[in-house]
Order: sequence, then structure tokens, then C-alpha cells
Amino acid sequence: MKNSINTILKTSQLSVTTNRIKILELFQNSGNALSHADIEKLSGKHFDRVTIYRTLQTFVDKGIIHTIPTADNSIMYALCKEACTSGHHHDDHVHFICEVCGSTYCLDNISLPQVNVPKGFSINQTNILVHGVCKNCK
Amino acid sequence: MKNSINTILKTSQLSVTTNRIKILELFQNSGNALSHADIEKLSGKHFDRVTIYRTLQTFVDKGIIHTIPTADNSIMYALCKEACTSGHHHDDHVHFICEVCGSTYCLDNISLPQVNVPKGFSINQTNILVHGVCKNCK
DNA sequence: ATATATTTTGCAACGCTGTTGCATATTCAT
DNA sequence: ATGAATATGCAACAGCGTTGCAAAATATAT
Ligand SMILES: [Mn+2]
Ligand SMILES: [Mn+2]
Ligand SMILES: [Zn+2]
Ligand SMILES: [Zn+2]
Repeated sequence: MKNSINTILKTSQLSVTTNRIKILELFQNSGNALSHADIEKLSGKHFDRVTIYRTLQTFVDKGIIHTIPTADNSIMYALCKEACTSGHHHDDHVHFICEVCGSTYCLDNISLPQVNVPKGFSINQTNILVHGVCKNCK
Repeated sequence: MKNSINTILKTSQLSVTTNRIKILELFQNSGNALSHADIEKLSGKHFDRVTIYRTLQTFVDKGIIHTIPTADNSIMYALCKEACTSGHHHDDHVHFICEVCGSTYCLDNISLPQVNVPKGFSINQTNILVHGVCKNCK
């Protein structure tokens, strides 16, 4: 496990630091999306707030994680499962937020629906956010 | 026009004030969605920042306007066109953000696509945000 | 129309989230 | 091991939104 984290960081041309290893571990162990606040709590406040912001931004830039816009204007982050690279994300999947447990899921196995727009409009990117109850909470 | 604004406010059991009339006029004249910052600019800073926050929140509570979550974590507001009432919104339509002019459209005439979720998940609400180029900018 | 009660507004102060500059510490390459 | 490059922590700051409270505006009753 720690080996694969090493690989992820090195192939992204990032220094391997305690901080980055710990944050990547949190994502891998969680499975679901995490917020900045989640990471602060889960890490036991061992590293600085600013460092977490910078680490998350770096990971997004490198295509290691992607952001998930939410209805309450917080930002969630989740590991990229598809072949995302530096500056080129391919995370076009539905995101699901459970109203009971609060978990945010990346539904990457679900087909993205076709969205219709009026004549003259053209689509570049589609974000779909679904609220409901997850399978663990039903 | 001012008469219909009067009606909107009174049927929502709200006092008719200069402030609320002005903000409703801005929405009616704009046609597209507005942010808090937009309103501050358009109103010429004649009323307080806090009053705008409270007015927007009141309008949302009363079912006069609805919020639109955006990918850059700002909040946009738009007039409710469907029969929204206090505490019960029915604004299930696609929102479109033009990457050229920045306008946010409520596409209430477009059919909402069917989103598939895995077995065991149930849907309560769907938010669809489309980025692209609008008909005025193509 | 006037007086009273209710609601709204503006101001000041505050909290939360995220950012930047810079000196120090850590990691990397030789 | 040494020096260069990179990452971190700290402090300070900015922006956005919230709250308490007194003054002003609006609605209601007489
Ligand atoms: Mn995702
Ligand atoms: Mn809308
Ligand atoms: Zn759940
Ligand atoms: Zn446009």
C-alpha cells in the first residue's frame, strides 16, 4: 500500500513527504470523498491547515484527485479512478450525496445521461449531483 | 410591473420596502441568474451588504427565488417560474452556464434526464449543471 | 390621521474559509 | 555528505457570510 502511494507521488513528480503520504492514505482508506475539514479531523491536526490546502491543490493539479461541487457550497475531493493526468481530468461521472450518512460517492460505473439543451446552445461539461439515500442507509 | 412586485411581496406576507422592490426588479429585468455580488453592483451599493444577504435568504424561504449551486462554489439566484411556495421549491430543471458571457440560464423547458443510480440507492433530488456556450455567444 | 406594534434596515463586530509571503525544515540529486 | 530544490509552518491578511442590537420604516389598530 505504501509502495503504491510512493509510485503515485513519484510518477507525478512530487516529493514523497509524510504529509502527502498521510493524506493519500486517508483517501484510500475512506473510499468516499473527503472535505478539507474531514482531513483536518482525520489527520488529528498533525499538520498545518495551509499545508492541507496546498496539498489538495497540488493533487488536483496533478490529476490525483478531483473536486466535487456540492449544493451547500463546500468542496469535496475524491481520488481519480480514471486516467487523469496533469491538467487533464476525465471525471465525468455522477456524484451521489447520501442525506442520511453524508457520504459522497463517485458513481463511475453508471452511464452519464444525455442532457438536452435548447437549439444554439453547446455543451462542454456536465456536472450531475444527486441527493438521496445510499445503500448502507436505506 | 411595480404592481406585480407588490403582489408578489404581499402574497408572501412580506413588507413592501424600497429594498425588496429594487432587488425583485433587478431579477425581472435581468432574466438570467444573479449573484450577491451582481446585486451589489447593479444596485449601486445603495443598500447594505447585510440587507442583500437577508433579502435573498427571505426570498428563498418564501419560494420567490431559488439558489443555483455552481462549480466554482459561488451561489447564483434566479426567479422561481414554477409554483414554488414557502418551504417547498420545485425548481428541478437544468442550469446552464455560458463560459463566454458568464450568464447562468434556467432551462425550465428542457426535459430533465433520467439519472441511473446503483441498486439500493434512492434519489430525492437531482442537480444538473451544464457548462458550455449559449446561443448569444456561439 | 395618529398612535402603537411589528418588521426591516444599517452598522459594528465577529467567525470561518481560503490565500500569500517568508523563513525554516525536509527531501532530492549529485 | 553537500548543495539545490521543494515543501512546510507560521503569521498576517482578504473575502464572504452571520449575528446582535439600536434606529428607521412599514403595517395595523383606533
Ligand atoms: Mn468523482
Ligand atoms: Mn433555475
Ligand atoms: Zn448513507
Ligand atoms: Zn453566453
